Amino acid sequence: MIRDLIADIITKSVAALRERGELPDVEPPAIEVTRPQYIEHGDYATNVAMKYAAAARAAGQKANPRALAEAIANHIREMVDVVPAYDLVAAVEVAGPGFINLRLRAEWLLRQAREVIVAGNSFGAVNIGRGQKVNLEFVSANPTGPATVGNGRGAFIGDTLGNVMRAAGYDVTKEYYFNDAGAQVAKLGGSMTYYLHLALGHGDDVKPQEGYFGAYYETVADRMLQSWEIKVADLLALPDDERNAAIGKTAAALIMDDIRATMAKLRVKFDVFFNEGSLTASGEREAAIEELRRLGYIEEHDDAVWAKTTAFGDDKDRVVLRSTGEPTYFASDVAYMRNKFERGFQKLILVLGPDHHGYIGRLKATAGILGHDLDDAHILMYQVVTVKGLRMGKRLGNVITLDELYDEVGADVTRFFYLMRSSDTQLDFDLELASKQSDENPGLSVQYAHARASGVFRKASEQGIRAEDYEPVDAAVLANDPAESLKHELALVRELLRLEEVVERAALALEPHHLTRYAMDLADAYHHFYESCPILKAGTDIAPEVKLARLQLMRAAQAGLARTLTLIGMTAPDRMERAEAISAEE
RNA sequence: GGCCCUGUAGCUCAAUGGACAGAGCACUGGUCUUCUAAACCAGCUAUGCGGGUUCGAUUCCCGCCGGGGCCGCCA
Repeated sequence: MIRDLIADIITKSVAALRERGELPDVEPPAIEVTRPQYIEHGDYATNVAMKYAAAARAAGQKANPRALAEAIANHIREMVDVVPAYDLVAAVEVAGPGFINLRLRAEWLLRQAREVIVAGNSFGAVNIGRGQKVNLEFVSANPTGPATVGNGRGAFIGDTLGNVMRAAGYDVTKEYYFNDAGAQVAKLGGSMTYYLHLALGHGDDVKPQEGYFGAYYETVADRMLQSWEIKVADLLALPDDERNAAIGKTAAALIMDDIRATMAKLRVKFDVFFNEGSLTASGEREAAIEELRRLGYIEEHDDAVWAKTTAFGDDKDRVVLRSTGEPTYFASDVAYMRNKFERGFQKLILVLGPDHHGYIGRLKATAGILGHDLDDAHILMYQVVTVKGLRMGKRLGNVITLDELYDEVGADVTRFFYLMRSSDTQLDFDLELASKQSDENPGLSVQYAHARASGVFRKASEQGIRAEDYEPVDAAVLANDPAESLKHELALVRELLRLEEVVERAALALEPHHLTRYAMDLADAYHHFYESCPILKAGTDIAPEVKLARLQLMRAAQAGLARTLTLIGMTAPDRMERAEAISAEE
C-alpha cells in the first residue's frame, strides 16, 4: 500500500533523527499518514511533528512543532534523494501549524495506470485480514413473509461488506440463519389454514385472531394447492396444533424459496443457510445449556432456568428454559454462536436491524461466557428504512417488499441507493430519483462512466488500435501534457490509487457505504478526464504516444470502476440502454 | 423510566481529532454538425443550543432542546 510506504519513510526519518539526538527525548507518537483535504497540500500529510511537540511539552521540554517539522522534512528529502525505492516522492513541504506534506512525482503516478491494469481483479486488494476466518451473518429473516425493504438493508450491507472484507484479506463466510418451526411458524400455519380454506371455497370461519395476512399469502395458498393438493387436504384434517405446525412448515418452505429468489435477483449471495432446527436435531441446543451449566453461568429460580449474561455486562439475565421446560429462542442463539466458534470462526459479525438493539448485550455476553473476547462477536446495527415516492395501493399488506423495489428500479440502482448511507442513519429511499434514467441518478452515473470507456475502446478497435497496443506503454509521457490536461490525468490516477485505502477503511470500520462515495468520486474524476483529454475525438490531432497513453489511463480507470462496481454488487455494463433499466414498465 | 441511532446547504446525506466542512438532488445562468448531450462548465446556500478536553472539535466528554427506534419466561 502506497500510504504504508509513505509512513515507512516518515517512521525511518523520525527514528534516525531521534538517534542523532535532534528530536526531543520522549516516546515518539504513532505515525499517522492522512490524505489532505486539498490536493494543493500534497498527496499525503502527517501530523507527527505536532504530536511530537505536544508529547515533549507534556514532558516539560520545549518544542516548536514547525521547527520539528522542518527537521523531519529535511531528513525525508535527504532519504528520498538517496533511496531508489523512495523516488515516488517529488516534494516535501511544511505547512500550517506543523503538517509535513508529501507530494508524489507525476511520472510515477502516471506509470501506476499500467499497474492497475496488471493487477486485474486483485486491484484494490489489501491484506489487513491476513486470512482471519470471519462469519458474517445477515438478513436471517424467518420465512413467515416476503423480504421487506428493511431486510434489504441488512442484505446489501452484509453482502457488500463481505465482498470488501474479502478484498481486504479476510476469509469471509456469508450466512443466513432461519427458523422454519416453532411458535411463529405455527402462527403462519394458522393463517395459511385460513387462506387454504378460502382458496378451496370453504368459507372464512377459521380466520385466526392474530397471524399473517395479505394478498401475498393468497398466492402462497394457491401454490401450495398446485404443488401438493392431496397432501394439503390431509394436513387440513389434522388436529389444530399438528395442522398449524405442518402447514406452517410447508408454507415456510415456499416462502423461504421466495426469499432466496429475491436475494438472488438482487445478487445477495450466501454461502450457508443455517436452519435453527438443526441445532435441536443434533442435540447442540441441549449441549449448549449443559455447557453454560458446566461453566457456572446457569441459575434456577422462578421455576425457570436462566443464563447469567449479566456476568458479562448484559442488562439482565436471560431465560434459556421456560417454566414449562421449553427452551427459549435465546437457547438456540447460544448454541448457534457456539456452533460458529466451533467451526473455527475467529470473528463473528451479525448485521441486525434496529428492532434487535436489545440483543447486543446478550449476544456479546454469550461470547464472553463461551470464553471469547466480547469483541469477537460484533453487532453491526443499521437504522430503519423508509421509501419515499412509492405508489400506494399495489402493496402487499402494509409492508413494502424488496421485490417491489426491484421491479421499480432493478438490482443495480437498488443496491447503490441502499449503500449510499451510513448504517447509523435512517435510509430514506428516494424512489423518484432512483427511477430516473439519466445521469441525475448517481448509481447509473457510475455505470455510465464505465460504459463510456467501453465506447471509446470500441471506436479505437475500429481504428485498428487494440489493447496490446496501449496496455504496455509508458504513460509517463503524459507528464508533458498541457497543465489543464495533466491536472485531470493526475487527478484520475490519484483517485484510482485511493481504492485500496477505501477498501481498508470500509473493512476495518465495517462501513460499506464508503464504496458508493468512492464510486461517485472516481466516476467524477473519469468524466473530467474524458472531457478534457480527448483521444479519438474528431477534429483533434493527438500525438500517437499520447493517444496510447491516454487509452491506457482510460483502461485503468475502467478497470477501477469495474472493480468498485463489483464490490458494491453492481454490473459494469459496456453500453447503457434506457430500456434495459426500465423493468417496471409493463 | 432505561437503552440505541440521530441533528451539517432548500431536500437526502458525506467528512480515520487536522489545514479553506464535501457530494447528489433542487434552483439560476451558459455550452449540442459529440470519443453516445444519459454529458460538461459556472453560481447559490450549512455544523441545533450551552459548557468542557485539545496546539486544533462536525468528530471526544457533560448538560439542554428536537427527530427516529427498542425495551417480554415472543420468535
